[in-house]
This record gives sequence, structure tokens and C-alpha cells, in this order.
Amino acid sequence: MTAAPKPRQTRQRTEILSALAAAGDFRSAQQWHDVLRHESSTVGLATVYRALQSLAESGEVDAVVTDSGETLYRRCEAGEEHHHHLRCRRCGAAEEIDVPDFEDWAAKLARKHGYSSLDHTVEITGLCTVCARSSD
Amino acid sequence: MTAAPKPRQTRQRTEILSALAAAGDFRSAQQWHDVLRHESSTVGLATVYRALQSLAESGEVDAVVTDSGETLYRRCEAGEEHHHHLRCRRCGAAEEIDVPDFEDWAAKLARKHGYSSLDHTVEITGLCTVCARSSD
DNA sequence: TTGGTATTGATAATCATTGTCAATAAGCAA
DNA sequence: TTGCTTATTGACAATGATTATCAATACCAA
Repeated sequence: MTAAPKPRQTRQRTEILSALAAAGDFRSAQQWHDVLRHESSTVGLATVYRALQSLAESGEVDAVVTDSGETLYRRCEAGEEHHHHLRCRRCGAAEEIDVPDFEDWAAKLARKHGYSSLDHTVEITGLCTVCARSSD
Repeated sequence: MTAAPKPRQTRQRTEILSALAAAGDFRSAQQWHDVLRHESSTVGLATVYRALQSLAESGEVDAVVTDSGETLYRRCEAGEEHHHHLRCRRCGAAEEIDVPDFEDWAAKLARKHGYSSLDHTVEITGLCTVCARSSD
């Protein structure tokens, strides 16, 4: 197993974390990079990619992959349970939803099939009211 | 709405369909292209991409996006209900699973939030028994 | 403070996927 | 069947997100 090597606390990492904390929605690495640049930060794009990636692995941020293959990141409130989203595939708006009993159910099912180290993705997408109206 | 323009029945499209029918697992466009080439087909890679894409849109094949952003395609048995999978993230093995009441539940929830044109992804991943054993 | 080393950032490289466009071949009408 | 219109094809260039490279820099433990 990979014993978590504990990342150093750098200026860049701090800035990225506060950007994440300030805006609560899903954005791509490039978008977060833009945000930081507009706040006169000098973080490099590669650094943003690396930070978001490691934060996602350690569970400190949520990550979803869009249909086009882009990865979006969002802050994950501390102490919050693992959760799921209802997302607009047009504008990206996301609402947190609660999937009753899903966790338990998934664990049980996987065990039955002999699977371990579980993970899962539940993504419900659609068109939000605004986007649905403008798509006729 | 986009009125389905009905695709022509070409040699390439037929070959792709039979490859899909012959092997029932999830593979990327490039992998399907390899399969076809090994069967002495001359289909171009771009054509495979285009065919799989249109087949996925019309619901004739299942498509899933992996964590790395790759899109995998698999035949979708005619007459079969929309379904979900338990997939090994190491070797790619997939088993069809039944998610009780999920469809209904998702539709109801989305309606409550005003979302339309629903779609959803439920992917449960883990390590199958074989891969779990070899990963210590 | 200092040394060892993780991190950074500019940029090149990768890799899946899409666009381009002339050549080809469905499918329809006569 | 023949000819014609137009979707489809395929080789290859282009895109776009992400990753690798590597010298310079900055944590942080001693």
C-alpha cells in the first residue's frame, strides 16, 4: 500500500485550498487556475493539476469526470459524508442529493460478488430548468 | 429536437456492429479498432470513433467514461433494460447488476428539482477476487 | 541557519478524440 | 440497371486536457 507521504504546506497549495473554499461549485483544473490568476496569484497550471489530484486522492475534494472527459473538482466540506449530485449537463450546475441506503446496498452487493476496495460513482445528469428552456 | 437522421448501412458500420456483438465486454474505441484490424478489416480509426459515438447516442451501445477520461463501449443487448455494472478497476471485468428502484427514484428526484432529459451513471468499482489477491 | 528533498513552473510531450477534405459508395429515381 | 445526390470514409492534421521533464526554489527537521 502507499503510505500517505504527507504533502508540504506551500504557498501555492494554500492558495488553491482557499480558492476551493471560496467557491463551492465544480470547476476544472484550468478554471481553478484562471480563478487564481485573476486573484493575482502566480501558481502554475501544472501545480494546480497536481494539487487537485492529490487532494482528490486524499478525499479532501470531490472529483467528477464529465462526458467529454474533463475532470471537475469541488471542495468537500470537512466532516461531511460521501455524497452524490444531480448535475446539469449543459451549464454544470450541481445540487447535492441524498441517495438513500445506497452505500450500504453497494457494499453488500460487492461483497456478494467477492469484490473489495470499493468505490462508486452515482451521477444523475439532466437539463436544469434554465437550460431546458433555452434548448428548444 | 434532433430528428434522428437514420444512418446508412455501410460495410464498416456492419463490421463494427459484429465485433461488438462477438465480444461482450467494455473496450475503448481504439481497442475495438485493433480488434477489427486483427480480423483483417480496413476500417479507419476515425470511423470507429464516429460509429461508436452515434451508436451510443441512439442507445444501441452502452458507454462509460473511466477515471482517466477514456470512453469505453459495449454492446447493449436488444430488448434489455437499462442496467448497471460492478467493474474491477484493475482488470476491467464487469458484472451486470440490478439496482432496485433506482430508475424510478432518480426520475422522481430530478423532477422535484425541475430537471429534464435525464440520464444517469451508476458505476461501482472495486477489485475482483483475482486482482485483490495479486495486489498485496 | 542549514542541508536534504519535496515542490514549483515553464514548456515539451502524450494521448484520446475531433476536424478536414477529397475520394468513395449507399440508396433512390428513372 | 444506371446515374445522381449526398452521407460516409480514411489518412492525417489539429485540438485540448492532462502528464512528464528538469533546473530552480522553498519547506522544514535537525
